[in-house]
Amino acid sequence: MPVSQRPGGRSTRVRAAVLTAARGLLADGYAELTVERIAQAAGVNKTSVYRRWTDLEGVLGDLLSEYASEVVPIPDTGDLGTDLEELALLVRVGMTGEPGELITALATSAPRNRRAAQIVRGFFAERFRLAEAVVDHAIARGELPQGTDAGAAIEIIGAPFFLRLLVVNEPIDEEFARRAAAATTAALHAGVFDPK
Amino acid sequence: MPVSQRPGGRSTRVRAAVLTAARGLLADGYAELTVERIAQAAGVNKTSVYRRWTDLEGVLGDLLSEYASEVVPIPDTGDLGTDLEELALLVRVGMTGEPGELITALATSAPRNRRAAQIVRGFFAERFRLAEAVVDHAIARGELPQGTDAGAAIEIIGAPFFLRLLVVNEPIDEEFARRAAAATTAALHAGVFDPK
DNA sequence: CTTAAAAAGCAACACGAGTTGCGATTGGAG
DNA sequence: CTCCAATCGCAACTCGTGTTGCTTTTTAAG
Repeated sequence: MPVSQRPGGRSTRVRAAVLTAARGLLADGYAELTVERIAQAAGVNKTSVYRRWTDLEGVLGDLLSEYASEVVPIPDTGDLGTDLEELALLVRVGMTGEPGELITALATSAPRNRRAAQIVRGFFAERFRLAEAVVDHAIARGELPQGTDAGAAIEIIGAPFFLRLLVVNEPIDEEFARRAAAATTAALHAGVFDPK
Repeated sequence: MPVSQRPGGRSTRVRAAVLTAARGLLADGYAELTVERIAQAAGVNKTSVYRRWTDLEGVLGDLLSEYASEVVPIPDTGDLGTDLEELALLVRVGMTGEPGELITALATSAPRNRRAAQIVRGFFAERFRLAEAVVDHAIARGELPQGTDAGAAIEIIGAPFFLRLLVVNEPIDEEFARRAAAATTAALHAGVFDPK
């Protein structure tokens, strides 16, 4: 993936135009989202899009990787419950609005598109891995036993968001996020994720 | 939806042939699943499928409603933890293999297809509602306080399955199901779903 | 057994996604 | 400034999904 050397070059311009156009179209429902429409909105020929990105999913993947490069702050307040609550609230923000649409678009085309599946899995594998730090910190503080399954815990706290986003179409509000966090905290303290 | 009066009539035969063909194709990856293929496998003209079901999603909806009509036993052992664990194990079976493929297919076309969205939501709204009985029984036994949010609790126990099915592509084994149940039980006993 | 309505088959068509070949533009090296 | 390679635009084409008009078959009532 050769990133263009000159920021003002045509290639760079085309690339930026396509991505911002895609971003814009994604805002008003992605059922409308198609390669041809994006190209048109970007003032670019569809062949250029197909040649550079292969797929609609390729374009979406590039959009997602912009989010991936954003540094997400991992809460570290010194208390597991507080950390998980803040984490859940951050996840909420990251899955509402535009990024939510993007995730939905990619996740729903994942089963039909190998690359889309890789992109989504890779993205969340990384995010989940980072989030495990919250649990690891609690272990380091002695709040949780050594060998606690951080990955499993993070899976439990994250899952409800996907359910609401992809299946049930109900709003993901702060109360919902707090409840997911509280449930996970309770489970961790009850020893559900202790080493066996 | 006029259900044919004669079980051996042609309409009934066509309907059955299409549904079993769809079921068969669904087994070996639903990326291959298309109306034309189903019609061919059923020995039926594709127009018949389009006229009767409108959509591929319509066919899948009919398949799903067969599952919906199956009576699922709601565990009632007298202990919340045990009930939730058995519930989770039942959910596991219901989301692995063929029904899992079916749910995936419908859920991933939901954002692009209004009917698919309704079908999926309706199906799970009903399932979730039934599952709430487990929590309600615990309330009746005095194991949980009056006003405990059964719906929210069921959402938490169910969510991890969707995450694995639709996003992460890891196996949904019994240990996973038991952990989801244990986490929810712990959260319920810790008062996470108590009335505020 | 006759008959009219309903549903299925068949073939042709419309439509949009994605592909390909070729000429035109652009960007950077010499 | 010149030139080569990369990339883009353009237009034509393929291919599969879904639609439509019409004919044939089936079904159930009289």
